[in-house]
Amino acid sequence: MSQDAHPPAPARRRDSAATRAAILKAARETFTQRGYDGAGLREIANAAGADTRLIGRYFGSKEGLFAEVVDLAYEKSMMMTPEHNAEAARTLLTGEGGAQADGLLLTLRSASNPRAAAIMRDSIERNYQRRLADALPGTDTTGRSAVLIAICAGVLLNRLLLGHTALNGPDTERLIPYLHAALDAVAKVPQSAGGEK
Amino acid sequence: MSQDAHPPAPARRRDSAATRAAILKAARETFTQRGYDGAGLREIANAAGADTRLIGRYFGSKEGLFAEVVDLAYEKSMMMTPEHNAEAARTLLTGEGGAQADGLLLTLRSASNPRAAAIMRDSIERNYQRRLADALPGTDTTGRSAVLIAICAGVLLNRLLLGHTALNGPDTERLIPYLHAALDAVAKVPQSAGGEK
DNA sequence: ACCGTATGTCGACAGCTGTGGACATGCAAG
DNA sequence: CTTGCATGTCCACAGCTGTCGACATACGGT
Repeated sequence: MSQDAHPPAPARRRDSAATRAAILKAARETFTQRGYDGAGLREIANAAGADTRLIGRYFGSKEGLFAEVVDLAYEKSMMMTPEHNAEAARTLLTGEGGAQADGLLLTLRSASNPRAAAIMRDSIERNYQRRLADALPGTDTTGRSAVLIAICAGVLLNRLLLGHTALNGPDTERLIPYLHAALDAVAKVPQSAGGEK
Repeated sequence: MSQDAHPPAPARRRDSAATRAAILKAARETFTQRGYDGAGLREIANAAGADTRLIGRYFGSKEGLFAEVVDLAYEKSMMMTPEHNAEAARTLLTGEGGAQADGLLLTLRSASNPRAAAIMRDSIERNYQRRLADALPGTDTTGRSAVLIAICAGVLLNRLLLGHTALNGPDTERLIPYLHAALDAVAKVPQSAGGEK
């Protein structure tokens, strides 16, 4: 790492930390938009105003860069606890996919690559899912949080990636109660242990 | 293996219909396994025992071949009506992803490509979703079927593509009731119109 | 038996990919 | 100033991709 002196910090024209951050930001945007395979290192470097070779220098490889991006993208993600499910359902069906959905969007577009999938699985289980499981009531919060994440990912996939017509019309709001109920069915503690009619 | 014409049937060594079918089968398997971008035409042709150039001859382009594969893959897909949701939840969480899930699997691995996504959206809305919407009770079956498809796609994504640990253990069966309830929440007609208890 | 044509085969093209080596440059320390 | 190293830049490599033109062959109708 760079040994930036604590007191002075004289705005150097050659700032490795700044270029590293610029690359990371550009990589996050490009990966989220094009997916792991679809994003080229030259495209990322160009968007960051940096040289392609610097990516290899600072992040080792494309996978290394991707891993850092994934961890970053899942820092702030939507919660699907009973008290947040109304908002989550609305965001999933009508939201533009801001920072709360960036992680899932990145995952959807990169899931086809096995290496990228392994990286994302690790990050999700280590960060996002753990956070969600801790906020969930009841038992088996780990498994239920996985199902909740899956549902959200599926909705985003159909709406934003596939552009499903039924999920992109101006009256998509009418589906919010259904999705809300589906999320609650997993997030809330079961009312009756066995089953229902 | 060669299809005979009605009267004579001279087992021709050069059978365009047979090679076309072989290419289509190999393409379906390869696309389902590697996704649209990940599957190469040379790989498909090699798996079919045919020459790469024949793909261009019979299907025009990679997109043309993919379109036929997608229509084929969505011919037989799982249903998520109230009476089938128990089986659907079990298949989604523990099944190996047979013919019932081939379409969704193909979609998940190819969704990152915008052109492929458009082809799949068209096929889904025209075949799968229409069939599911017709089988659903209640109102707004189109929108609800879209949500159901999204949920299933999300579960398959997390379990098979990402290899989510919580969805791949030997005791994944314990999550079936939760997923079943989530599917029912969308597939069944709402018990109370406005709200819930 | 012959020939037209459908069928299959070979090679080539331009374009892209991730990665690496070799070189130029600016900044800071002595 | 000079010197050393971190930082940035350029070019090249091998490998892959989808598409296409030109050629060889075998089959079906005559």
